[in-house]
Amino acid sequence: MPRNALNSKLEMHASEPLYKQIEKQILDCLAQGEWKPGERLPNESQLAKRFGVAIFTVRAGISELVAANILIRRQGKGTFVARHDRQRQRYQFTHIFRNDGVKISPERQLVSFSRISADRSIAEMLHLPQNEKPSVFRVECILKLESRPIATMDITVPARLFAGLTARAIRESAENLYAVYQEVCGVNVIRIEERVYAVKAGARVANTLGIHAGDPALRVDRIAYTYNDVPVEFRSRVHQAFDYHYQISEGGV
Amino acid sequence: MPRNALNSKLEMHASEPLYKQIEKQILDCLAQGEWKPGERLPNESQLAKRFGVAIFTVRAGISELVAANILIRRQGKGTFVARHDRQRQRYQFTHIFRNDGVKISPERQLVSFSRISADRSIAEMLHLPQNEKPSVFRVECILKLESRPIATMDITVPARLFAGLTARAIRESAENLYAVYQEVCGVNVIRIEERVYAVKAGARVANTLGIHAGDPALRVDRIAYTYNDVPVEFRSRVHQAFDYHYQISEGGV
DNA sequence: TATCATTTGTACGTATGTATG
DNA sequence: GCATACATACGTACAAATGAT
Repeated sequence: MPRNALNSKLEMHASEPLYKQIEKQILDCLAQGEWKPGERLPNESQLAKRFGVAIFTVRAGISELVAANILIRRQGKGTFVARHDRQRQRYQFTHIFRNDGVKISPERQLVSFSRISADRSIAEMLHLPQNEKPSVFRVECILKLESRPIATMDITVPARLFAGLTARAIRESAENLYAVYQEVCGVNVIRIEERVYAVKAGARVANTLGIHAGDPALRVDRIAYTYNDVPVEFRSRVHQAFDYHYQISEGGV
Repeated sequence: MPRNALNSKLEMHASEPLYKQIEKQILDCLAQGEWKPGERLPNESQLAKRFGVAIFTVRAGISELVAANILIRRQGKGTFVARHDRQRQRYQFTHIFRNDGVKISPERQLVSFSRISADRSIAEMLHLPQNEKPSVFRVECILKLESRPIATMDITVPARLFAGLTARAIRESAENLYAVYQEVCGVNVIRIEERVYAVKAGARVANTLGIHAGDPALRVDRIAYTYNDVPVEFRSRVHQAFDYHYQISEGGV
């Protein structure tokens, strides 16, 4: 019996190895919402049967998605779609630390929520059609730690993908915004690109952060992507730079 | 025949899985210099025989080290100890980009090289004994792009570990400094931690970089580690922040 | 408390594909 | 063409965690 009797998409001697094809198929299922965040996937032998391959091959494909924090395996329980809530801190993309080395989890205070037309640079970053003035949600926040403002955060998301996003939904959740995107809009952020600039604080930001205009500040611009490298969010944060810094670790076992 | 007849260190029913033990053993061999950067390891079946386990188990251990960029596998050739030279860009830890999005590879101009006593904060960062005024090498450089200075870089390394490091060795190599550390001193950097600060450029740095004192600048402090999380280098760079930024990507397939 | 079915984790053996020299 | 070495793939067995019985 041909191994892939049940699934015509698989190519046995394709340029790509089977397990990579399985990985892509699972990604497709995720992108199409067949398995939603927090849900359990069919077990490995079921998936193997469904895709017409050996368990080994399914495991290899899943392993890559686990390494990418898209799936989570739990022995004795199953394989799950990763969630963005604060408990499982896998999706805490933030790299801002207090200067004493402690990672911070600031609170979010919503300042404004509006629906506007994207300007050209935003439309370009979010891959929106540039001719028809695409509609976006604009979210302005202040990040606070112990009720002291430490950063401003301006967010832009395409309205088409974020149907159902409201000021109320943002205000009422204490979670990571990406958890809100998952819950409310079904949007899964799986990758970010971040650029960090040293800037002079402008008058408005300086006033908000309780520093002087012209003081150095860290501007952190981020584009967040969902499956298939589709950009879904642009956010720009400006951090008070006297007590906080940006920190990463790279390499190692 | 007991599987681990040839190696008494392995524990069959230890808390740690076999492949993790193999990984540690390989790391030990690397730390002790049995296999040097660029060299080929024994092939998988030889390693399996040596450690008294199946090939599968050796592969699992090696895979973790490959993921950490410590080993490199090349089909048909073998498994090699990763090198830090510029060709294989795996060990380009730098995250500085030009504002148009192009990653930069600046040239290094040596300004001074000296042997001094570490002050307390350096001794602490590099885990040096604090009572006996440990000796360190101090390296001051300017990073240039198309012969225009874009950053200053001050480096401190413990003299004990970096025997053989000279101004000449640094000046004569066009490679990454970490390649020099490997070649000249046998020190392998496998992990870094980096902190990014927004600061005002001081007079001296501003003068070097061709900007004004007080202009915003990116200070990037890094501690580099070798095997077993031993810190081996502290470096502090100050980057001109008008044309350059710090950039990372995280997550994704 | 103890047992049992389910599910992933680890480990082994084997076969074949593919890149390299 | 050939030997070597890693890459992929399959089948199997048992361990360990989990949750329900």
